[in-house]
Amino acid sequence: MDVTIYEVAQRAGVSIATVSRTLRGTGPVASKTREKVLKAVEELNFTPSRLGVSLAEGRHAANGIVFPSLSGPYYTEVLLGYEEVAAELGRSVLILSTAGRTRVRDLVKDLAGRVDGLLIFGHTAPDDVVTELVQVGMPLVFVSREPLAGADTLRSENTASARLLAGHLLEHGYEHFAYLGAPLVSGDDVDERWQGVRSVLGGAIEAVATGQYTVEDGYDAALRLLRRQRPQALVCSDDEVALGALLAAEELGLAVPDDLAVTGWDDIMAARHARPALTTIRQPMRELGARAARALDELITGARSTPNHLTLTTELVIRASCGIHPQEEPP
Amino acid sequence: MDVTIYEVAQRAGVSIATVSRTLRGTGPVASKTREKVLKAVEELNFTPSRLGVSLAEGRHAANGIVFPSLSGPYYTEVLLGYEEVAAELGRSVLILSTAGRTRVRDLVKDLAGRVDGLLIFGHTAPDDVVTELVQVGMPLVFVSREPLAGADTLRSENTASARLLAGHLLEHGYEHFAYLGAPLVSGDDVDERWQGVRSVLGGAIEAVATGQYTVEDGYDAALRLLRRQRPQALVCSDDEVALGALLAAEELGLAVPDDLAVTGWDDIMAARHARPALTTIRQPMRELGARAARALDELITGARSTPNHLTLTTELVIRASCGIHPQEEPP
DNA sequence: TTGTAAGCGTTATCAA
DNA sequence: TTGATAACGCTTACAA
Repeated sequence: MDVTIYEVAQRAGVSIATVSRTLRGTGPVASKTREKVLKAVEELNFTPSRLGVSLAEGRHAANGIVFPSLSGPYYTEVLLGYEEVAAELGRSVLILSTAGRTRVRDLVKDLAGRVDGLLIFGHTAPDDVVTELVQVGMPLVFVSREPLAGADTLRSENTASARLLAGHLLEHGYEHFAYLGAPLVSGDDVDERWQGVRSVLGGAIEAVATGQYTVEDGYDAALRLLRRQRPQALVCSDDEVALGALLAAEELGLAVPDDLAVTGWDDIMAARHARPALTTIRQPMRELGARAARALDELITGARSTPNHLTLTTELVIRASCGIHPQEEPP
Repeated sequence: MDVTIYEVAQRAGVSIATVSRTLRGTGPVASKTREKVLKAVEELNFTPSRLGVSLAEGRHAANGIVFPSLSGPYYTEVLLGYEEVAAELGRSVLILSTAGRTRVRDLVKDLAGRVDGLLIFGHTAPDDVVTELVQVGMPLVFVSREPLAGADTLRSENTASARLLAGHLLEHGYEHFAYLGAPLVSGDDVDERWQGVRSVLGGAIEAVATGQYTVEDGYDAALRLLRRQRPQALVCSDDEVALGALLAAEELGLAVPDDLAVTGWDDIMAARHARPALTTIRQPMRELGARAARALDELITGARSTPNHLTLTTELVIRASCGIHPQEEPP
C-alpha cells in the first residue's frame, strides 16, 4: 500500500476532504463528484492507510488477548470465539502468549498500546500492569479469574458444579479421593473447583499438583500419585489432565472406572472419545470468547461504562469414567 | 495512555526532539539533559504512542498470520512457534481465521494493512489477494503449499515420506489400501501426501474425502468407509483423522492393527498416546512457525530480497498402529 | 456541496 | 548539544 489520499484527490480533481467523505459516507457529496473519486480510487487501487485512519480516529480497531499458551483446546476455543466476534465487529485480534516468557510486563504493556481493549486469562498478566491498565481506563475483560474492580469478569460457574460433581462421586459410594491439578493460584477458576470439591469431600480428598494443564503432565503426576496410593476416585482440574490420568491408569493395569474413577473438566472434544468416555463439567468455551469480544466492544464504544461480572452456567456431563450407571447406554 | 511527548518536553524544559533522542538513544544528549527528560518521563509515566511511532517509522512492527481454523494441534503449534520468534524480534502477531468466514478477501486485505509481513497457510487466502500482495511487495511466507513466485515457501517434505510410508505398509504384506483425508486441494501439503502414497501403491489405493482435518470428521468418514469395504490398511492425511479412524475401527469391532492398519501424519502429541500408538510422519510444526517468523524478518528488514523456498525434513515414526513389528517393545 | 487547515503523536532533518 | 519544523496519512470542524 503506497498510494495516499492526496494522489487520489489530485487525480479526481478534488480535495482530500472530499475523497475522505466519499469513502466514509460522511457528509454530502455530489453524485458526479462521487463518481470521479471512486474512479480514481479504483484506478489507483487506493486503500486508506490503517495507521493514518487510526491516528486520526484515535482508535486501533483492534483487540488483544493474553493467554499462557495454546496447548489444548480450552484457550484455543475461547480464542476462536473471541476472534470470530471481533472480526464481526470490525476489529483485528493481536495475541500474546506468556508461558515461558520473560519480560511479560513489557510485552503486555506493548500489546496494550496497540489495541482498544484486552481479554486477559486468569493471572497471566502481572498485577501491577493490570492496575496500571485499569487506572488509565483501558477496557479489560478477565476470563477465568475472580472479579476485580474496574474491569469486566467473565467466567463459568465453578464452585456449585464442583460440589455437584463431588456429590455424584459420593453417590457411587467412594470414600477415598484425590485431586489432580496444576498449581493452585488463589482466585483462578481451577482453585474454585478445588475448593468446591473439598467443601463436600472434606478430609477424604488430597490435592496433588501437576505442572501444566496438559495430557503429559497429567500422565506423569497420575503415575506418581497412583504408585504411592490408591484413591477410589481421581478428580482432575481439567480434561487434559484427566486424559493423562486415564493413560497412567492403563499403564498401571488399573481398570477405569472399576479400579479407579476419573473425572475431568471442560468437556473438550476428546473427552467424549476417550476410553472410557470422560465424566466432566461442560463449560461454554467459545461463548466465553464471543461474549468477551462483545463486552469489550460495549466498553470501548462507551455503550456501557460500569464493569460487568458474569458467570456462565455449566453442566455436569456424566459418562463412563466415574463409575457404573444402571441406565447406561452402550458406547 | 494519554500523555504525549509534548507534555514530557514541557515538563523537562526541552524540545520534543530532545525527548525523542533521549528515549531512542539516537543522537547526542547531555547527561544533565538526559536526566531531566528521564525524570519527566518517569513522573508522567510516558509511553510513546505506538501509532505515532509506526506512522513516523513507516512500519508496524507486527506480523500477521492467516489460517483456516485452530482445531487440532497443527495450526496451533505453528502459531506458537511463530508468535514466540516474532515476540523475540519485537513484533506483535495479528491473527485471522478464515474457516466459515465470508468476505475473506476483505479480511485479508485489512490484515495486510496492519502488518509488515504475513504468514499464510496453504490456500487460505484467495489467489487474487495474494497476487495483489505480491505485487505491492508485501513480505509473504507461505506454509504448506507449493512454491509461488515472489514469496517465500516453507514446508515439510511430503512426497518422499509418503512413499516411505507406503513402502513400509507393503512390507507388512498388505494389498488393499484406502486413503482418508480432507478434500484434496492441488498443491497443498496433503495433496502431495496422497500423490506420494499413490505413486507407490498405484491402483491398490482409493481416496475417500473427510470434511475437515478433525477427529470427528475422520471418525464419520472412516465409519462410512469401513461399512462399505475392508481395506487392510488405512492411510490418513493427518493424525486427527487417523485418531477418528481408530475410534471408528473400535466401534466396528475391528482390532488395530490386526484387522486394520492405520497411519497418520504430523506426530501430534495424541499420536503417541493413542491406543494403539499411531504410526505417523513427524513434521517439525513449531519450527515451521519459528522459521517463518525469521524469514519474514529478513524480508521486512531487507536483509534478503529474493524469495526462499525451503523444505524441512520429516521422519517416519513407526509405532503399533501399522502392524506387528518383531522388535517391538512393550507399550 | 466543496475546500482549507488544524489536529492525531511520533521521528528525523537541518540549522543554530 | 539542542530546537524548529517538515514529514507520515488520515479525519473533521469550520468556512466558503
